[in-house]
Amino acid sequence: MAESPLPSPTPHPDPLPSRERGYGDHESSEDPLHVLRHSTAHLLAAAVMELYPDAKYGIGPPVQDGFYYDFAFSKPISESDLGAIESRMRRIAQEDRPFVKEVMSRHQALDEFRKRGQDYKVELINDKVEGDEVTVYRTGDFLDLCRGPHVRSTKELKAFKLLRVAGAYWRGDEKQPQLTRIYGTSWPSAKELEEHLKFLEEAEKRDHKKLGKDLKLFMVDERVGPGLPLWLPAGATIRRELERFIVDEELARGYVHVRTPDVARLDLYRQSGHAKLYAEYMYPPIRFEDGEELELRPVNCPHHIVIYQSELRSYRELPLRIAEIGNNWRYERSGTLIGLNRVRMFALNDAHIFCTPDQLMDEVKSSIDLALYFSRVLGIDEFSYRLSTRDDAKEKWLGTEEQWQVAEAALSEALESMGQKYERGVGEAAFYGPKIDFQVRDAHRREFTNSTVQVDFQLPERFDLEFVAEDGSRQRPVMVHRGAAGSMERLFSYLIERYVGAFPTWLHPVQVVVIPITDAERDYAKRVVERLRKAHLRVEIDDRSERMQRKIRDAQARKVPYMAIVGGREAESEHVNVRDRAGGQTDEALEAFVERVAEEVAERRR
RNA sequence: GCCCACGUAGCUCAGGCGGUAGAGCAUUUCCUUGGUAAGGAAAAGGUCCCCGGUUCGAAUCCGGGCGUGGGCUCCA
Repeated sequence: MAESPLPSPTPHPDPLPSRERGYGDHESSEDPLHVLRHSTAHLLAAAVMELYPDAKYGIGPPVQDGFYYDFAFSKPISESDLGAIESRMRRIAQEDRPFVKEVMSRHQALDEFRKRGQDYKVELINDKVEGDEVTVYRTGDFLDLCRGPHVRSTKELKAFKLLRVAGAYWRGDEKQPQLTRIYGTSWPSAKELEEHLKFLEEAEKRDHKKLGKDLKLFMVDERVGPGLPLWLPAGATIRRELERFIVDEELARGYVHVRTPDVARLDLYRQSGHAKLYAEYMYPPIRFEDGEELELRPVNCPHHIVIYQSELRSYRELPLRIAEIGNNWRYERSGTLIGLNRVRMFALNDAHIFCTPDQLMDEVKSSIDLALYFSRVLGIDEFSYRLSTRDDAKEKWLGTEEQWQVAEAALSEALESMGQKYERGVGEAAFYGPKIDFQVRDAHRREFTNSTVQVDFQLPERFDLEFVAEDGSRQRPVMVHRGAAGSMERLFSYLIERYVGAFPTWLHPVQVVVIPITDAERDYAKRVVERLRKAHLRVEIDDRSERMQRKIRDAQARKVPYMAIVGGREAESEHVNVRDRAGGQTDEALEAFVERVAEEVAERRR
């Protein structure tokens, strides 16, 4: 298979630590924007402490586009309280209070924070601060454990806004008390603040949930259930095109495609390890009176393994690439569901490559190459790589240290040899092995994994996989799990936002709307429709008794790529007057138009 | 699952400090046949998310659910 030239992904603008960190973990950044936002967080805490003297404060770092601060309030607060807090912040900002750095002894600092009843700060000093010196910052009466740096004075904080409140567990731990997090945004100037608020508004309009409803792409209904979207005809059309494209490309690259059931006996997942290590996401098994236990599959791998084992495999057959767009059922916690990005059943563009250890590197590389090819054709031009590795929690992972190292080396080497840059995600691995994740962002700049490539030595062992080697001996294959285009749901969600509903012609649910100007052109319009259909294009006729302007407006709202407008002149000359969704207008012979659109579709131009 | 907000017609949203609701768009019918982003008229459309409580009376107040959105934890 051809290794196409690899484009480097465009890095995300201003990448920030993806995970919130406690004092001591988070970098004390010199970045002026971070300093500004961090200082605004202190300002927020100062205002909160004036208004709610018995509140306890946790941590307050800068984050993407802004900052937050966590508090424990004696009485819960809500978004309606933010106005008052913000006014108090402005007042303090006006007062021109300096940010004063002080270094205290450990003992002195503990004493200070104890005196103020700030238990969380005391805990942080005890757990996180090493040595005997503790750096604190004072802003008027407000005292915070902090490395800084900060702006000189509160007066430099001019363009900020509190956005929302949310619950957040202390130190990111579900077992710890939940604090009230206040999010805000802060910028050097009012103009930038304005622009950012504008961006948030725009993001709202691009949101796939909104467009999905407006363009009738998909829906959710509580009678069906949360996290279980229904693909409407328009959305299903796009999905069908995507699936055809994906499957055809995989077949061309030496994959075989299979179809396997959405359920299997629970024992299969006992053997794979999912029943134990993945239990929290699995639906309760369906139990029958005769003792049968069927499980909705959370992953496809065991089914594909069964197919692998349906014959004695020779080294000559390897690599064997078994692919399927298979449904995966995962009972995600209700609070985590997000539109199409996080659902309870999704269809994964999945494949399992069974190969010899020698073939591993090539298979990893070609998996990456395939993901890049899909990205290029589909227009996924903003993503970053994450090499997801295990952490030290022994009970979470299968296999030996050494196997993990080999697998990880294969992945990082593959990336490096392809000249790709990546970040590390410690603790983000699958339980059976490390993976390369392709991270994309949604309209609100939230990061999601779409494509993924994983190396696995565990499942081959658990299922005792083998192949017959050249010398006749039985050997163990390695597995590569890969989702090249990711899940259909996430992919779709990404594409909706990427194109703001104006999908490339090959994907668009309706490629051409034929608009007769008066009833006199109806017959000709119908012939135009037939001609376009014959070229396998998706066509509609708009012969409502409405004015042409109205029909154009409606087609435009649906972001239909082409409007073929036919009046007397066109009917006379076998022409169509074509208006595209960008507003361009041309007059052309019907045949020329058919040919040109068919070609655009065939080439999957965007 | 936890925190905050929200849930009124198919959609977007008004209204309502307790006396059973309204607009625009969409839908249906009629009129209109108009050359590049909304022609006109009429009609129809609502257990005001659900269940309980308070009350002479609840869409409105209270309690409990469910769902959606944004966070947290977690992840394709």
